[in-house]
Amino acid sequence: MQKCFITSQTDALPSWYEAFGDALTLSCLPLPETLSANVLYWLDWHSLSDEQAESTLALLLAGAQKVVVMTSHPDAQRGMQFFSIGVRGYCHRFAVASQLCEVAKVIELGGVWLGSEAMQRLMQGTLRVAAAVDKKGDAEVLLAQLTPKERLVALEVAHGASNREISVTLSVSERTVKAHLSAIFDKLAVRDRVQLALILNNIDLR
Amino acid sequence: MQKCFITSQTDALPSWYEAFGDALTLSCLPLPETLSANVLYWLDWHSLSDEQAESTLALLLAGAQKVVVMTSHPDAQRGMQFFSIGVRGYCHRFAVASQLCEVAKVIELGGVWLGSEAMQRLMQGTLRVAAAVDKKGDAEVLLAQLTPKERLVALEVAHGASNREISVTLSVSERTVKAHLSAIFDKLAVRDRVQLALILNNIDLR
DNA sequence: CTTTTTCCTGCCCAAAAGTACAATGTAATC
DNA sequence: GATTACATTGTACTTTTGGGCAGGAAAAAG
Repeated sequence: MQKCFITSQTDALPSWYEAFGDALTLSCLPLPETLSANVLYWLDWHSLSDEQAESTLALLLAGAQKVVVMTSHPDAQRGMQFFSIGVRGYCHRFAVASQLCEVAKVIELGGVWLGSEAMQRLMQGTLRVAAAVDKKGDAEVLLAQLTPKERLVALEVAHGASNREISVTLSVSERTVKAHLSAIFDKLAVRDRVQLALILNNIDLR
Repeated sequence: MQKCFITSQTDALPSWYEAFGDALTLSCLPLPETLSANVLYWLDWHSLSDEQAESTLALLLAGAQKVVVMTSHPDAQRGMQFFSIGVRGYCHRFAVASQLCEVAKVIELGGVWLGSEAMQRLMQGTLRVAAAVDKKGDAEVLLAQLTPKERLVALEVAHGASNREISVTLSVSERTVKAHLSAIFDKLAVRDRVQLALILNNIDLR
């Protein structure tokens, strides 16, 4: 698979040339009209303006090209965005030649290159998602302690509804809403509707 | 790098043998005491009981071995858990030989194998995280519209504090807290402290 | 068929929350 | 020095909230 290095600096990245010295460099944007297939593009992000870099990347991905984004300051969050739009690899501008070769091989084999740091952060994100799901379970537990009508009232409060609004949507008197709320406060051991709304949304109280 | 296939079925996975026919198979658990380094273990998850599989995996990872988990029904969520504990690859039991070879190569090169499906799901999770972060950003934007003292008051409310409590923690009169709150309600276009607490915690109102 | 739970509502009251109008002081900006 | 933004507090008022006491009705459980 051919390699193509996209940068605005002519003297950039010796390690890249060490890895793929025989490959071509595109230092003049915009890209040529016709993109050849089976080429792995390496985009030297910070050598370009953000607008240039973004439009170039969009063009490449629109052409179903394989792209590795190289940046001076790899940022896991940014990296994840890149992967989500189809970028195959995200690595440091100054990665050593041997590592660049490995990245290329992995991608040629149909894989995706994740640096160890990116992978770690990705995992942290995943774990955060899992934790969020777990906490959602906590809210279910809370709601399970309530009677059906109490649950309805609680859910309304959890979205910021006032007693009057709840009484309208549930077609009961405001006094009834208050009665349900008092029961809810007791059962869930909270002081007022604010705390109720927060715990139902898995937010810790102070 | 040597391959080692861990399964309880003797006749399992012809494609695996096609890919790594010369490699060894462990069909009798538990694992031998001494784990040789530089071996890539392929764990045939569903051929074992969950307990067996889990303890075997834990043993391998404790020995800092490289492990690929193979399963009949790849599940992105489960896969993420595997990666988070150090598994290098997660793929389908019936993947074709050529793909298995690719997985092996990627891992040998220090990468991690993510199937396309797993990658997609991972991205969805990431996007959810990103969305959460963005929303957190929204909260930051909201807070940015406030003066320093208003911010303090708002944050207290966001954790369920009452006016009296806030007046104590901030060492101001209750009247001042109310004044700040009125200003906050105006600026952030909410009706009362409940809605304020919710939007500051990135929860949609009804 | 009782008993219990849940649900509904009224009147009243107290506390909390929220608002209007007014005033003072301080710091920064112009 | 004047203006502006911010912070502070007061009095007084209205609204909302939370709850005590009391009384029903309906449904589920025993």
